[in-house]
Amino acid sequence: MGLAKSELFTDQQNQIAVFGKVFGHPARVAILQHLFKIDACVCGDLVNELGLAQPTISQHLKELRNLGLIKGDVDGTKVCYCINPERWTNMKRIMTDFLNQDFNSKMDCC
Amino acid sequence: MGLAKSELFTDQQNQIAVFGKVFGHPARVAILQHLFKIDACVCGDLVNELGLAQPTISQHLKELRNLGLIKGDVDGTKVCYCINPERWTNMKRIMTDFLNQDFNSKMDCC
DNA sequence: AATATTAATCGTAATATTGCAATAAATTAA
DNA sequence: TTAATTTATTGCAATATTACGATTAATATT
Repeated sequence: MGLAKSELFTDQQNQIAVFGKVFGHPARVAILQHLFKIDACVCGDLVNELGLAQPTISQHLKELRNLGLIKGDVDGTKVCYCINPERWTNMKRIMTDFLNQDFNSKMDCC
Repeated sequence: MGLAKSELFTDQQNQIAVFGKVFGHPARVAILQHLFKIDACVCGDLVNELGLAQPTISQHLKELRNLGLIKGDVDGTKVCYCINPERWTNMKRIMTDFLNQDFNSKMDCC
């Protein structure tokens, strides 16, 4: 029905899914990579970086901000965005734990 | 329009988004964790593990298989699923490169 | 105050995703 | 062959996501 039955799963599983979802659009990946690349706050020029309209970028930024992965501070008529290091580290630990699960040779049984 | 404009982004960004998307549902996360946990192929009993209907699980398995993260081999009337180690390692490198981007103190400028 | 600049929000259309009942397909067992 | 078992597919309804034009809100500039 278009709605994930999140009550069936653990908090950890739901958390991983929420992070997965936010990385599940290339525009949000590009925004995050850009923030890392300039290694500072970007004030304003995010719309020119990507080929999407201003309301679309604004919406993607909102999702990243809702998850806490970026911070946005008002600076006059502009808003300065940057990575939230604490939250990024926190997210990275959760995702890395999931990605680093180990398998052994028995996996090849079929 | 519900359709991501993937032509605007790099192959790497689109690849990350595709992996993000597949991890963006807790059922798929749970399936993968179960396959790691039992550390072998699971033949049949995936539907009983999760609280979702058989066609729903089948659909999630198909998406994981389409991305190559799991393998499914027919064994009589059952199908045995397991992690595809090569593809998992490949995916892990791509995602880890993305997650391990580094930030410095300037990030806190705002 | 009037205008310009910038970002957020609203409204809407197009498409995607999720979930499952019903059914089909494939193999096994009797 | 017939029935049972298991998984995949189809079709559909409900909801979510993506994108953007139009508008609003907020500050800055003149």
